[in-house]
Amino acid sequence: MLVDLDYFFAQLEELRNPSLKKRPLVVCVYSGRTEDSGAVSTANYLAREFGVKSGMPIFRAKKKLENNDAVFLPVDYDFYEEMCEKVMKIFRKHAGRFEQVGIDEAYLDVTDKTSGRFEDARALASEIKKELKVVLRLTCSIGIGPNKLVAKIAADIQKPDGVTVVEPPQVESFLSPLSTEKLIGVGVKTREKMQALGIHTIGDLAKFDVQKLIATYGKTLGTYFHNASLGIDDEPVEERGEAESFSRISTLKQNTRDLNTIFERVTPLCNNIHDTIMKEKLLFRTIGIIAVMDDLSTHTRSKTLESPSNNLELMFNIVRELFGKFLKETDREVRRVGIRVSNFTKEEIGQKQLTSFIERKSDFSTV
DNA sequence: GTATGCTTTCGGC
DNA sequence: TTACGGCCGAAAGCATAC
Repeated sequence: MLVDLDYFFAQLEELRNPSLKKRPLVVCVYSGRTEDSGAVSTANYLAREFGVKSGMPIFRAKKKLENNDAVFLPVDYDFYEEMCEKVMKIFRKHAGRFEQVGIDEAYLDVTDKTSGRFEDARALASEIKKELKVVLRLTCSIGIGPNKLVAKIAADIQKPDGVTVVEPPQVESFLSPLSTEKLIGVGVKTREKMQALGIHTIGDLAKFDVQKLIATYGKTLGTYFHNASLGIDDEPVEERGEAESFSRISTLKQNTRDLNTIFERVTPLCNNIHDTIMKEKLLFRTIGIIAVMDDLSTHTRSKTLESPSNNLELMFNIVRELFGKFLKETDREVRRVGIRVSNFTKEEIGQKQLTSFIERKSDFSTV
């Protein structure tokens, strides 16, 4: 079962200010560059009727909603995260196994709880929706299927406040008319490439020769597409562990190629990410930069250290070095800058000895 | 040839 | 000048180790 909160951020804004329910509502990430620069995060269904979508530039959403009494609000992640925790607590207790995906979705393995009966799963879905409604005054949409892949696609069918059940005998007829884009891993680029091969629907994909698929997309992706088109998926519902990376990105007041200007902007990002890794007691081994250019193309560069570190000065030095090198490789101006750290180890007792052992070893090998 | 590590890009939310 | 966010995980593509 996949449970998906409806238009989550906008619904939460409606929750704390119910008068917004009657008006088109757009929750935005303002970049701070100009009055209205930034992108739409989520919009309520009234706003969507006017063609407002996630990811759209704010000015475009404003144009579409002109003279319609619309409300534009900035995102308030602290509030959303707080509510997310409450929501997930409710979902989790109804699941045998539980897997949160992002801030507004979760997979619930309810096979054991329902003895594998889909009608019991449907009843459980109603219960979950009811509890969410009564306790938190929120709605969600639920997809039920024999595996995560089918459940995820099913959840998308009836929105908002819907339940869609796809039982094994219906899987093929359910999937085959749908666009390949419904499959995770098929975005605009892959869809276009598939269309060139005459593949438009998931049914087309299912009929397509596996070997040709593998020749085009490689073994991993090719077999994945083939299986997915048939509704075959045996990915377990698994509790997500700790984050594997942290990144921070920010938009410059104006485009630039000046290293000092960039570094100034990136310094607070380093500080912020450093706070996070200290709080989590982590050591990073890989550190990278992100540059979004004036043409909105994204470039990244990274460096992996010999031994794990949590040193802020070291972060600054590497970030500066990477941006310096990167600027020499491009003629474009930079619009947004960011950093990313990954490859973590837990800072713990015993770690010190291991680190110094590695240092000794590398000292030895360089002699 | 297979496993593993590193860098970069892609795509979802 | 004035027309686009801020995250995250997964996978491709390449290099190297064994």
